[in-house]
Amino acid sequence: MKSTSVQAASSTLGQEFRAPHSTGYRIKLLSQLLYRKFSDRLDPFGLTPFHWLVLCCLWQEDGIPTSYIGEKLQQVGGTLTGVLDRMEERGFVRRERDRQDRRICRIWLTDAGKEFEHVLPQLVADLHEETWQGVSPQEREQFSHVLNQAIANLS
Amino acid sequence: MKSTSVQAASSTLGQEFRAPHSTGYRIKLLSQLLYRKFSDRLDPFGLTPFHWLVLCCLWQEDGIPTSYIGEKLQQVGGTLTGVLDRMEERGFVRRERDRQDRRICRIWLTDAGKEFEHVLPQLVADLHEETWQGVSPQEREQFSHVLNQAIANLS
DNA sequence: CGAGGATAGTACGCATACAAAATATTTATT
DNA sequence: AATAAATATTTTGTATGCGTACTATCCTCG
Repeated sequence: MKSTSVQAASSTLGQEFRAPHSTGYRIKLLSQLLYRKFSDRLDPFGLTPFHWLVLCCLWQEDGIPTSYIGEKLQQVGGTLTGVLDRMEERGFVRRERDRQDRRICRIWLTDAGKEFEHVLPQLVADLHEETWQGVSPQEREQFSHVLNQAIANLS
Repeated sequence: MKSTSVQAASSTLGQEFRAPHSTGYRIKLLSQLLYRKFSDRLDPFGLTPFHWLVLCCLWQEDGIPTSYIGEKLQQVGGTLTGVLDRMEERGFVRRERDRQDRRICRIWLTDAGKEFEHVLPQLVADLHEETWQGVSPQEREQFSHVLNQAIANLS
């Protein structure tokens, strides 16, 4: 009896954890869908979703080191190098070595980078509302809370 | 008065939508954290998180066309080509052109690919529990529901 | 002050991701 | 049946994303 039930369980173990119904897969999918939509809307500006994240950091505080951006966004250093390369090429930011500690690269917004703050927030707010339409404020709050718990569990 | 309040609003517009506090960013972050943890655990098997998704499709139904996998997982064709290339190189799947319609490439599990079904589900279940610890069944259900709503909104 | 360790950033290799173009094959149309 | 339209996959180019190794610089301790 025990053995039968174990065998039956083994053949179907974790069906609810398998793609495309698993929570993990659906989080990845939502992340991808957001990326696609956001990319489309940023494309006319020569920006990517990652650029938006970097700009958010710099609007809050300009001239911060690369490592501080990586810390804030929980992104690996190697990834940031490439992203900042392209942002610099396109004239959105400027790199400057710190005088005191020449290991540090400080990132500064250019005028073009500052200008985006007048345009992008509305665009992001629109996408946000599109994403969460039909979800009540209480549900959004609850969702946000669980999201934080999961992030804390894995960090 | 009106103009003052509009100006004040404009300078802080969408603060709650900005990284690293925005819901969108935190979804991307959770997706990344899951990817990192899952990668670590799959590495000893020579697998990636994407390989797990493909295997789930094939365990459910073997010998399906590439396009069908892409449809199930909502993944772009170009991405699948590379993923299947590497899975084939490592001997987890086999490609075979359909006899009736030679445009179609059917993907078949090898014995090695089938064997993983005895190992991976437990590993995934463990990661799942680690991720959602401290979240009640009701909260998980609610979260899952909102997740589906957002995916539907963007699909 | 000089060797060793720590830190910030970059370089490299591999694996997604996606859009657009190219290729091969089948189906529909005339 | 010849041509056009549609479909399945691959190819190409750009952009993440991560781990490891490397370089430059700073700090520490003897």
